[in-house]
Amino acid sequence: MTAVLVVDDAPDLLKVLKITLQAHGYDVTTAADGHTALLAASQQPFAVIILDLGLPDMDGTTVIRELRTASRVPILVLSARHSSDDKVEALDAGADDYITKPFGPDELLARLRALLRRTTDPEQEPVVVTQDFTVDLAKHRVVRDRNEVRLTPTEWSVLELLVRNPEKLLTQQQILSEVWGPAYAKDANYLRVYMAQLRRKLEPDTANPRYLLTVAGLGYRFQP
Amino acid sequence: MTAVLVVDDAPDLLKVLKITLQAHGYDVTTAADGHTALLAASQQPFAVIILDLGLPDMDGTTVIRELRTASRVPILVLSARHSSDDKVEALDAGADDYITKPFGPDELLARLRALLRRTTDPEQEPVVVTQDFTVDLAKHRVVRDRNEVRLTPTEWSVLELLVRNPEKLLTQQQILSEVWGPAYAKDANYLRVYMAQLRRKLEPDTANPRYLLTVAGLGYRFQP
DNA sequence: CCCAATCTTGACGAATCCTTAACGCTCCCT
DNA sequence: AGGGAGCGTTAAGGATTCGTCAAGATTGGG
Repeated sequence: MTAVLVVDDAPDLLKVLKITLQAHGYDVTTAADGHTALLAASQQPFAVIILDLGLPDMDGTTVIRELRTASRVPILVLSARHSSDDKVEALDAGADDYITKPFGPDELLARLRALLRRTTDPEQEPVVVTQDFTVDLAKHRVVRDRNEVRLTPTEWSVLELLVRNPEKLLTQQQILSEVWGPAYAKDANYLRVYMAQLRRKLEPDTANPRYLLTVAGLGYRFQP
Repeated sequence: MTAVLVVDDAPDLLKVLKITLQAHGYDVTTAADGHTALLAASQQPFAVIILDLGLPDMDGTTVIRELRTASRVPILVLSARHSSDDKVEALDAGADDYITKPFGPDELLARLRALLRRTTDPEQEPVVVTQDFTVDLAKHRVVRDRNEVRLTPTEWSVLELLVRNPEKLLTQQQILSEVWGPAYAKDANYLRVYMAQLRRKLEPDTANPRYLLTVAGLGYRFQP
């Protein structure tokens, strides 16, 4: 769950923000002043910090600078002040976005999404691990016994398709049309050749496949 | 110099934006409609795109989506429409920031800086060291055997891209469109020439590359 | 205007990959 | 038992892609 720190000295607004964000699946921590906020931020990493500039104990810009000395966490500023100077000051201090009150919850949520989209690692590509080898989709890499396994482009395409659909049966037609194009959906000989290559490179016992399984008469299946 | 694409159908505003941005050191390209903008974006990589939503030929959201299909370039939206729905739509389509008219140049510039700060690489580990050479991203320098290696601008661009994505496979298309612009994504001959240059300057054994590896049929990879 | 550095382009062997065909195996049906 | 169908394996060509070189085009500075 995405951890968010909300900093605001107005109890009512803080409560509204907390409920709204929680309703949209965020894990919300709150703080009512600058020192509490800095303490919380130092103890736990947040995906984003929503910061109201009108705090009782510290200047908002100072809070931003303090946060920035320790981390690059995205900061979304809320403020009642519309002047250009205030915005420039906050943004140049290290804020990522600046919303002026009053604002609708939809806009806040949309800006939050935009900010998280930009800052969250695009490392969503999963790494599939088995007892004998590892497939890293993002890096296009297969490692076995600490050594990299060299795969040809077509071998990779077939493996990728299987690995992206673990435990799921893929018919020969599906694999062929996905890898070679819809026109090749008949000639299953390609596929047998490449399954053999992959097994030779990945399976500990080629004769008794453990991961790249044949489903007789239908197709193949990857078993993690 | 930072390349910026400004898209606006109002000639006056376009002119003002261009002059303002150029005065602050940006390299400005302009477009007056959606199709021109998409064409420009496909031929040259920009650090950021400033997009007015009120275009004559295309819906603004459509332009954003089209841009997003091809790249993750930061998009800053200008709009006369203040409604929450418009903002949400643009932001969720893939925009990174949304400014409503009228806006001051200071705010635009500050938001631009904030966006670029977030977007440009953090340079957390600007020095990449291998057993044979050192690449200092911040200083634009490569050192080998205590001597500086002279790289041409294009050689540097290619090396930088590879080094910033260690271990990750970069396809020829990715490298070509990053370094030469999206329009050159087909002619892989450039790349082969430059990989050869880099290997000659960096690899201890040019015939058996240890750092700049070829992944046949797909692309290249930097192995630290 | 010329020079030097850089980029582009084409060509060529070399390396790699894809396709194809052949053959052995198992399973199942006749 | 025989034979056919589907799958696994292997190896050899032919096609594609890669590395390399060098010459022409382009750019930028003096």
